[in-house]
Amino acid sequence: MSFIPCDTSMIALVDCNDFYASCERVFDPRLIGRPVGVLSNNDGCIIARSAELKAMNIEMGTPLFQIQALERKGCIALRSSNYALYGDLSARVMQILDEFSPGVERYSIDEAFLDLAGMQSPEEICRQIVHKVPVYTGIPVSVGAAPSKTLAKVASHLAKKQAGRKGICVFHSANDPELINWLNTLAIEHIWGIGKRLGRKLRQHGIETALQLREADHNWLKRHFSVPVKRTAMELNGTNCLTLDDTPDPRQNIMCSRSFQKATNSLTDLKEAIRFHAQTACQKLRKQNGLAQAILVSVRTNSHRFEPQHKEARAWALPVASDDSALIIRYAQEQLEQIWQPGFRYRKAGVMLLDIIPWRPMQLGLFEHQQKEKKDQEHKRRNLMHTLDKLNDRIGRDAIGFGLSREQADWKMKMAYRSPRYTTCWNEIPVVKAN
DNA sequence: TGGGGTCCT
DNA sequence: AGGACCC
Repeated sequence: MSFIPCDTSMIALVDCNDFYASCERVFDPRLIGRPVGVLSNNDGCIIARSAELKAMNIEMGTPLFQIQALERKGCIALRSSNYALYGDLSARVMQILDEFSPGVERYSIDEAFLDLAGMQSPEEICRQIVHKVPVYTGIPVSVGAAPSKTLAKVASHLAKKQAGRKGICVFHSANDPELINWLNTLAIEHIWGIGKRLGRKLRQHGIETALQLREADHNWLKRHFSVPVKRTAMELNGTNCLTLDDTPDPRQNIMCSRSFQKATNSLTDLKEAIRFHAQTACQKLRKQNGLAQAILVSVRTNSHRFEPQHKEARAWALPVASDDSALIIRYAQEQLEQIWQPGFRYRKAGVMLLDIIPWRPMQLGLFEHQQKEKKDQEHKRRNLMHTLDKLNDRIGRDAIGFGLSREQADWKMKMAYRSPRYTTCWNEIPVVKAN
């Protein structure tokens, strides 16, 4: 039996630089070198910025109206968020990372943890990653590596922040003097896992920096705070106590919800929205080979307004575990009619699929002739769904589905600055012209 | 800023 | 179930 001592652990965090803005640049090179901002759903505010936009001191969360004049003058470029594009490019990046380690945890759309334990030269691997990913995908990345996830986060921060590092920062030991120096200046609430509230509470006890946290008594931390805070302190000490989750369990719930561009009371509008979300949720469900046993439909008004409020969500068990879009849409719409009330301006609607179990053939009834009929029916349904999913995968999501939504419905998102779905929609793939 | 998640209590 | 945290 081989024994690998803990202090040989080495975790790398690969982080895409300004991911959404970089994605927009991949297919629109005119944006290279320009300040680029990506907007939230409904074009509300800035949620991602290129380096040039950051340099203009345009902060995260800046409302669109404050920068619209700059956009019109051509000083900055804006894009509505295009998650089909970002998801696709993310998958390409992750695919390349898989070549560098057998243990890759897709932590978020633009970040992954890699297990580099036992590899000869983490620096060399990081260098190759930082070189290869942009060459193959057009997305620049930086890498931080250290003995624990929390320290890898710290390293990744430095990799980005300090220009001389060229996007790479490796700490072999938690006792690296440079690392200790940095931890000494790192404010407590900037540590991964310590948010605003915990930060405030820790400060009340005199703990203000990352270094102070890691030197605090761990049992005291566990008693006065929580197990996670204690674990964060251990991680800062270089003890790798957060596992690398490279094979996450399939979802037990799938939720799809969106706020509308304009509030609406129309039941027709809401039914359309619910149908749309139920359909998207079912696509995700089938992709993970699951069956839902219950659904939940929710609607709510805009709580930021001084007007009559109504917020309701109701769950309903399905008669049989199902992944059938038509059936689930029907149930979801029936439920919507139960909770919808006249006189409210609804701002958001959603569908959640609950109690998801792995797919299995339908349970059989008591009588044989019924069995055969039901089996045939189920078979046909599955074929239909399969065909739908394949077409939507190939032609572009929402290319084909149940029912039609009106192009300009209130419940739809506002996406005035949307870029083409370069990678997921045949009508919008880029055209290369050559003379 | 808002639509997803996770984990812990 | 709700809180806290994450991206």
